[in-house]
Amino acid sequence: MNLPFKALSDPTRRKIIMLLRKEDLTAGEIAEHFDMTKPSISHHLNLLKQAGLVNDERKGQNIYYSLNTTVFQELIGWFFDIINVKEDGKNEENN
Amino acid sequence: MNLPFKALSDPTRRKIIMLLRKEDLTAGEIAEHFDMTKPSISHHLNLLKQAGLVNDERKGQNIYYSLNTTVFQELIGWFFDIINVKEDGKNEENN
DNA sequence: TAGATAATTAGACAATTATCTAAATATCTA
DNA sequence: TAGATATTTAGATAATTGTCTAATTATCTA
Repeated sequence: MNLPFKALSDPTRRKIIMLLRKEDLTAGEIAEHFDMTKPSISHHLNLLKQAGLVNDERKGQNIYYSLNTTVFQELIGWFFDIINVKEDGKNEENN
Repeated sequence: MNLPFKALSDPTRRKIIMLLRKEDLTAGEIAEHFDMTKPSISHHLNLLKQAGLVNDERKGQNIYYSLNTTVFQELIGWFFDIINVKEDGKNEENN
């Protein structure tokens, strides 16, 4: 759970996640929303991917990014564990 | 929401949160669980406090730390926003 | 009030991170 | 195959962060 938390600690990366809520986007489309170079955005996308928060898929010249909700659900489980609200069939795991 | 995410990005601070899940603890009791100096733990506790994740209360010579679940619930809301919008399936025509 | 205990604050330093420019890779199309 | 477009990779640098030691603050008690 370290990489997801690290990935979420940056405002740019959280904004990228918000952009991907509604629709999958290419790296270029994502970069258009920021006052930052494309290599910087690419770096953030890579960290999000390593954390398992997004998937990428090449389609011709474009690489489409999409949310991978699996890790988000694990994170929600972590938070529920903190506030002692029990989820159905979820095991406890730290860290 | 920036400070809470920043605070949660460090493993030591997440472990502190886990310790406080079961009972309130003094700064010294928390420090005993780590191979790290007390000033370092104090620093982490300060960041957790600034993020609103913990409260502190002095009782004599001790300062007791406890979880403040309010911000945790806000964080859960943030995650649900992501999952819900995503799974309302606006863009199932992927690829 | 002096000494002991609990905890924080201050300041320094090394490691990590975010950002940039330049170069490289992958793909499409004429 | 050449040139254009989309994106990543490499390398450098400045800012941020985590940790330490030393000093300070707050409290208790004899």
